[in-house]
Amino acid sequence: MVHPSSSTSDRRERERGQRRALILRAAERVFAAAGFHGASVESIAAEAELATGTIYLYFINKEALYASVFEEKIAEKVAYIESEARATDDPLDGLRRAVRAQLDFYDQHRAFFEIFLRQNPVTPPPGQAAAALAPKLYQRHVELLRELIEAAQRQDQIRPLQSEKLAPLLIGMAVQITRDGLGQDPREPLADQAELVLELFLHGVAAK
Amino acid sequence: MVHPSSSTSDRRERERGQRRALILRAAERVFAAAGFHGASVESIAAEAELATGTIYLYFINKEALYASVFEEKIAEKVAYIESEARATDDPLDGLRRAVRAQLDFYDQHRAFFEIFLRQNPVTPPPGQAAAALAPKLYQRHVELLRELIEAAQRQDQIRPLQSEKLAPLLIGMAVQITRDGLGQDPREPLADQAELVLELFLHGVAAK
Amino acid sequence: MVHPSSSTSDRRERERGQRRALILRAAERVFAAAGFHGASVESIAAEAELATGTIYLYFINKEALYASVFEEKIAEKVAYIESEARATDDPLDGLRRAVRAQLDFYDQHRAFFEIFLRQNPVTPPPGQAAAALAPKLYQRHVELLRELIEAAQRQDQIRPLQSEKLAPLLIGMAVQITRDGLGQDPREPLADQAELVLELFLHGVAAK
Amino acid sequence: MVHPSSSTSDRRERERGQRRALILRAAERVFAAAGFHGASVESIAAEAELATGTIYLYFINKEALYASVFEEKIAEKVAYIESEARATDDPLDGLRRAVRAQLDFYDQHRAFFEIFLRQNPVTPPPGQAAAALAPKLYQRHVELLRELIEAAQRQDQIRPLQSEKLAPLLIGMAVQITRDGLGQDPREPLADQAELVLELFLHGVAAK
DNA sequence: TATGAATGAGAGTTCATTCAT
DNA sequence: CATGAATGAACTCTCATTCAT
Repeated sequence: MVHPSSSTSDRRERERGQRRALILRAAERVFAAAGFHGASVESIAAEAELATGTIYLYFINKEALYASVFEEKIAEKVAYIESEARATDDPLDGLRRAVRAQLDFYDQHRAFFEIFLRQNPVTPPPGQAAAALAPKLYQRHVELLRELIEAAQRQDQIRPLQSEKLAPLLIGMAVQITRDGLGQDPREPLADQAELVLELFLHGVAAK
Repeated sequence: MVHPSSSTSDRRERERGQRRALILRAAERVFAAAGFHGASVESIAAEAELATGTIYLYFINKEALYASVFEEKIAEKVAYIESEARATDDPLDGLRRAVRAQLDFYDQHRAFFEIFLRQNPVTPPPGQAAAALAPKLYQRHVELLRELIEAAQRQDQIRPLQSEKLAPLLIGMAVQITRDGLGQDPREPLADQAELVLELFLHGVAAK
Repeated sequence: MVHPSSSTSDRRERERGQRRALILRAAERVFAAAGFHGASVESIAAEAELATGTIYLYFINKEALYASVFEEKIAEKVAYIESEARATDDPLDGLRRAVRAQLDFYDQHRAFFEIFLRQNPVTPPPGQAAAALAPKLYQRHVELLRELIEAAQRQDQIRPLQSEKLAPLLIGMAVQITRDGLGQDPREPLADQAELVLELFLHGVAAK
Repeated sequence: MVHPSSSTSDRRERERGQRRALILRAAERVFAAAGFHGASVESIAAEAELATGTIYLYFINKEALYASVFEEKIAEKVAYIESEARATDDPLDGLRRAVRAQLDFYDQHRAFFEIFLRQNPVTPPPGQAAAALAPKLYQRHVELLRELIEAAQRQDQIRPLQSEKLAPLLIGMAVQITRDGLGQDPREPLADQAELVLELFLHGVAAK
């Protein structure tokens, strides 16, 4: 106990973080069910079993809360993809795992992506605070794939095409698979289609 | 001129159609700038230089107007892609033209797709009237590509993979290109990337 | 044909009156079904198979139309009561017939009185044009009964109480019977209760 | 003081009740002056010196507020009549007091009855929530008079006529007195006419 | 005279945000 | 810090009335 006073503020800070997380989880559920405008701050507070005003102690306004929900989820997604892709040394296998992880994450967070794919990144004042972090995370996703592609290129496994153009195409295919699977119920695991995506990406569909 | 009496109602109908189109164009601009909830009916009316109430003579409510903006634009897009793709007998060339037309249409209607790519197909009461036609048009787009793919398969130009899986992947790549190009200003024509998309689609990126 | 030109305007005037009556009848139906505010001018025009604007060629505004519907109906009611009451020389019989006629008229125009008893004489700007004629007609009703009461008083059939106080009481009893019978379906003829009303009015309910 | 913790919620509840009553009184004034449709929620809020939205914290919508104004007033009326009538053991005196109380209550709440007698029980969506309690309260009024009449009948003070028919007639006479006195200004107390009503009710107007 | 499309003021209601407790 | 009642701006939609045809 060198700094007894700081241990108190540590606890304070920890509790604050927990409450913030509590609100984020509640908000995610409510936004997923009702969309940005359909979700009232009051209903989010109720879902979190807090008073309406309390939300504003943790987020300056509704839009910031929405943005935070988004960012945390997308950060989680990118982190998941990254960890999966880094689990191998083979760049092509890394790409395969990255695509599979992307589809898998969609599968695991289906309710959330029902909003994500409808409102990207946020409906209201476009180009506002909400859009701040999300593009950066997308960039990280792109960068990860680029690295893998370039590693494969260095090993002559992939042709010397512009990696910054290829990465989005790979992402776009996975996103479209998700979008198609969106309203469908019951559904097969999207991740199953990762192999097809990679096959196409690597070898194309043309007959030899 | 056989039925001069009908010429009056003909004119009426034509004028009604023109007015409707006028409102749709105004609504497109305002929705593109502000999104569904950010656009007030009053602002749309002002943009169309009409009174607020007039909007309701042509569309039962704001959501129906929004849906109409969407549907007309997407119908136009699919029709454009279809006409471009049908302009050749070679299925592979058809696919190339389809992708190029998709990107080109995005280029030509950039303001609109600022909404489209954010809200797909519609933000508000989810699963309402708005979502009615759009999925059908997407299906038509998919069907068109499937036909071309299957024609190429019959000519042994494309391997016997499931065409209903391949078509969305092709669309998804083009969409992602568009999404990436969204906020960027100034921009190069998206259509320029059609060749890369098709190269990837047909031959993949793997070194031989 | 001394004034051929006037015969033309006669026809004009007659046609104008017919159309006015057509509108009044349509308005009565619609007002009875929906009340003053629930009835739109457009719906009245539709009921009359006319264009909306045409209504305004015959009535300066909706309220005036409503007032006319009212006045005509109440004038008809008073005229009917008067004619029934005058059909006898015996003042007590006249009173009995007046009460019966009042109830009978309610019976015959049930739909109309569903509004009348709810909105008396008109909801909106109270004490406006609408209220103009109706009180005068009520006064005529009161006067009629007063005359009969006073005639009976002159014949020593009714005690020398203030006739201007008695007449409303008689009317009030009949109105209350109507109000009670309002929502009831099916219903016995209200007129059947005229005898009870008069028995009470003349002899009271006290045991002798 | 036994449960200090409950005293907080007690106060809350009390304050809520006071606020509700404040709104009801304001609404009564505004509705009385302008009728249901003429009164805007905004004007009622202004009269209560509250914000518009506050009204909706206490009443789900305008119609519910209107219905509450009605019901509370009529409940008060019937309670008043009942308490007055029960203050004596003599059934005939009870009837006299009931009639007097009815007229007296009209006198005391004149502004309110300007609406009541125009719109009975409620103008708007007819047969909605608004009409729920009022008829029941009217029934209680009728029942009270019936009891008194039947008590008098058992004492041979009133002839064996159907009490359920007589009670409305008594009420109807008092209502008509009120209606006549409605627009008149200045006015004598309506209650003064209670004696005449009862004299007529008991003994009729016929000369012996 | 008749039409009915257009007008635009106005109303009820919601809800993000604030702040006294 | 937490509360939740209060706020009031803003929105969608209606409809009485007008007027060019």
